[in-house]
Amino acid sequence: MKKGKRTTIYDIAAKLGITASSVSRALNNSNQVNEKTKELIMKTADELNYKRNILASNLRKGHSKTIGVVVPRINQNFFANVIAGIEEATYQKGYNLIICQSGESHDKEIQCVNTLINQDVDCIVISVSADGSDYQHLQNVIDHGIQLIQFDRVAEELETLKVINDNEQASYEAVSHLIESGYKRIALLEGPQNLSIFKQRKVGYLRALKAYNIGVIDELIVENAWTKELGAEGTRKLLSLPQPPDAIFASTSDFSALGVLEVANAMRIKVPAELGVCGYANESFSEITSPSITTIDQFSIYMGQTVANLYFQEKGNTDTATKPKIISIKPELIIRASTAKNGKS
Amino acid sequence: MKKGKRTTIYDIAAKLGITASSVSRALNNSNQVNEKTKELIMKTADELNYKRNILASNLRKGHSKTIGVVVPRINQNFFANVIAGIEEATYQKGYNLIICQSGESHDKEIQCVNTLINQDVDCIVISVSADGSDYQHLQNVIDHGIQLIQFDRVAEELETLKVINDNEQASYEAVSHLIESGYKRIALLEGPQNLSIFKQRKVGYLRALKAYNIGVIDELIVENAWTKELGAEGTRKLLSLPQPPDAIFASTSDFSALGVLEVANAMRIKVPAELGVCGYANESFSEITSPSITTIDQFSIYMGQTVANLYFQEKGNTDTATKPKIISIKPELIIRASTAKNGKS
DNA sequence: TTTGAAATTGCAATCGATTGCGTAATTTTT
DNA sequence: AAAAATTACGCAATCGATTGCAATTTCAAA
Repeated sequence: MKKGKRTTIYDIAAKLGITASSVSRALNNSNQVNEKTKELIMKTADELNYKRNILASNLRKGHSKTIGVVVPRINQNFFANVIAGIEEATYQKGYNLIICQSGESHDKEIQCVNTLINQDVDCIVISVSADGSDYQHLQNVIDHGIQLIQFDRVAEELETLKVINDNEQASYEAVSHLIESGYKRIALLEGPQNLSIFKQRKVGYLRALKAYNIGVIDELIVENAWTKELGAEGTRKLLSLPQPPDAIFASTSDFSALGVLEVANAMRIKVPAELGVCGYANESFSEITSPSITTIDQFSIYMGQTVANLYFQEKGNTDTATKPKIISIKPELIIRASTAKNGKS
Repeated sequence: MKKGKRTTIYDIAAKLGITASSVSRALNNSNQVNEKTKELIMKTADELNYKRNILASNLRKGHSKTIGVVVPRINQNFFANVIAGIEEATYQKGYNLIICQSGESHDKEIQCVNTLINQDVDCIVISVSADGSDYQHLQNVIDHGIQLIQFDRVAEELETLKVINDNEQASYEAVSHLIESGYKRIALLEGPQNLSIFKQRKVGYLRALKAYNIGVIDELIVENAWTKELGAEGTRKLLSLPQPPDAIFASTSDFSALGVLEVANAMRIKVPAELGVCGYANESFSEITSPSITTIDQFSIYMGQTVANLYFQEKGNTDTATKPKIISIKPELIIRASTAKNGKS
């Protein structure tokens, strides 16, 4: 077999003087075929370098053993980790992954989802992009009878399986930690509020302030500061205030926290003595900055595995109640140097 | 359409009292069908929320419009970037990506490749794992008439399309830079020599020493130091030598260089004054360590795009000569603080 | 009005594997 | 050894879309 057509079950059947049915059954290890014949078939299949045509198989079977994944960016630590986790768990079960990136564009996200529907994937796993709050395309997935699992950035109003982080609680703990470390005027760098994860983090921030009887100061809350650059910009404004904050919670990401660090450094403001900094996501770099950044670990790989397992688990379920299951993973506060106001950590 | 079957071209045909042939043609925008009918078909297709079944289509057409990618780890910056680049370029052309990770295991790599062959992918893009030097599985890909493109970590003996970095030259320039910066005893942390990329980097190192008339000192060359931990371990040994090096080229990765930095720090050896450090790969963290790390940028996203474009370009080619094309991308030395011996950068 | 070419549409086979149903072959049971 | 029960295998339809070829319709030129 060089350039020629690939071998099919018919080729094997012809060579052995039997039917394709038997070959198919043998290849699927059906017990409806004689052991001897089965062995013979296996052997010739091997000789002919036969490889099953999955397209045909899936078409007939009505499923694709393929899971589609849509994320804003593949090359972002958190998402890459989640995908790695999903891949690991699904590969063992013989499933394949089709990966798409929306690039934070709602339009491309819609395109991706439609492509995946076309591909006849058995399940679509998605973390929605930041712009857009119309989720017709996701409803469409459900209407097509395709399992939909949202993770991290989810459209809350949609009743689907979800795997999320307890953002509010994590945020609450982070801010509590800042307060208990002795910081008094704590600023918040927040992300786009149409994403629930950012909304929840803000709620956690507010809840912590309340719990410690600290008033909310509007000018310490900076909107839309979710990249390193925007974080830096927000920090410059904050630190130029008549009464600047003595801590900044970059609730959007460690990148944003990195921006904070750079600005503080440029302004010769000492972290953590004069300014406490807390990030989010435990990016690999956060432990090697100086000072290292206190942050929140989201167990991203585990999250991916959880998504995969959730799918397999629900797959077995006979449509009993179709209760939208939500799995919440508790993130962990990682305390490092950037919040050690009094030298203690 | 709720739980029911998905709509097919037959449903559309039935509703319109025509044949599936016409529907198919209309959907493929063939000029063999009347404009009016075409419009009508399009409209009803839309109304019925029709989505083409790609499996059936591909089965018939004999290709899958799918590209398989095998990398050691998805969640490693370099690979995530390459994949992002491939995705970007292929998505536009309506191709899908199936991603697998070998986890640096030769066995799993073989499995992955076979799965992809089964999946009937049109092309397999691979960066081989570190262990194993048997490439029968790759030959198998070729024998199945599937386009094979290797990138970065390639099996040189296999005549396939390749997209690589000019590792030797980059390495040569890095070491030259160290020498010109005033460092005299330059150590090398090298990676598994069965991977050509690491071999080439070593050659570049040796060539630079020779060019500047510096003798090779065997004890300054540390084998298999390609993780942060192994890099640190190697560094400890190097720095405990009677005559320790005054610079270390961590040719394997920035992670390894990070290990160097940490050990130097722990031993209170000043970088870059007493020890120059150069990494490889321009990981995002390399610019925010202190000091920031001189490293080599591999243009990973661009590399991915190049792989994709190479595929599309070759696809058109009628089997003229089947010359194995090799595209070499020139990496760029990024000079930062960790090699500024005399304060100059 | 007739004729011929061009434009549309239908028919039926095909891509490769799977599977329900029926029949033939084999084994087991009396 | 005959009847009953398995077991093994073949037949043919099916999954949904595509496409070469044939048939029909349309339209303009003669």
